[in-house]
Amino acid sequence: MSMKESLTIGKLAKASEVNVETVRFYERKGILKQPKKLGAFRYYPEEYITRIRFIKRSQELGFTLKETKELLDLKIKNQSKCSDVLNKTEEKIQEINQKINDLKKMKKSLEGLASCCVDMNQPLSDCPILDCFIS
Amino acid sequence: MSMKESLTIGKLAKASEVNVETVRFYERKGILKQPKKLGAFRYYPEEYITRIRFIKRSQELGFTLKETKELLDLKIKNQSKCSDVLNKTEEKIQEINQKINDLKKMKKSLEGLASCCVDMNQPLSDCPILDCFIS
DNA sequence: CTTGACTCTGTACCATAGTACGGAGTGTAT
DNA sequence: ATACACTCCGTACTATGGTACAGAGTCAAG
Repeated sequence: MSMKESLTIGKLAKASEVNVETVRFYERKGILKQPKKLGAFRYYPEEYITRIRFIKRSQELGFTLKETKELLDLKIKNQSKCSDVLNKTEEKIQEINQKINDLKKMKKSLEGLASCCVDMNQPLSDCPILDCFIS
Repeated sequence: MSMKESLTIGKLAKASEVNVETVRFYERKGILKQPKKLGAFRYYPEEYITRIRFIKRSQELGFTLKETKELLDLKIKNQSKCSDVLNKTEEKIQEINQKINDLKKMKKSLEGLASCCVDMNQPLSDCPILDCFIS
């Protein structure tokens, strides 16, 4: 029962550069909807390749699968506005700014720690660096 | 059998501001070593409060529990050198720099996405933002 | 000496993002 | 028509950092 423009799960997975199990996992999570089945097997239209790429791209951009699902759900509800997606995007930019700031603070603290160390060959028992960790 | 300077697990947890289960979890993971038991109960010297604070502080600084364990293990082996800890600290600083760079890239991409959106009230079907996601 | 609070062990569970696998069924190429 | 690759479903397992709970045991105060 092969069809033009229809992919078995294995072909889809390969084309999308993910694991077969990952496709089924996304389906279970409601991130990809189950396609029509011919008999027992799933047959996917080619646009599913794009959808999986969307998911992967979204993850690279720092969205969780749950957030990605929200974006895809927005896309499906056609009463959604462009601004809904824009809002989520801007929320995510704020989150990223926050993460960058936290990391910069961590870095400063670690640099402070490093400067606690005055003599590299001191035995650790006399090295202040671990004590600096705590205070 | 109460002892001076000895804490039951509940007292230790409270003083360290963690959950009792968390103390036992750390013990199972080998991050805290099991203290002497008097009978069936664990009795902790007060320095365990400092150790748990060390673990928490280390997590705040972006170290995983596994890495924290490595730091504590260094501290225990007294042939370790101050420079061993310094090396780990500097490795971690490099990791943080990498993370910051990745986040900055993400942010740039997201800002690019946001600029795809020209008309806020366009229905999503005509909005280019989600398509921008993919390409 | 009893009661109530605490602790013991072991196991199961939470989220996140998948991966792995057993055993059965299916599809297709030769 | 049979072999081999693929797919099915359900479940268990990975890592990370814990949390929750059952049922038994223990400790200390009144």
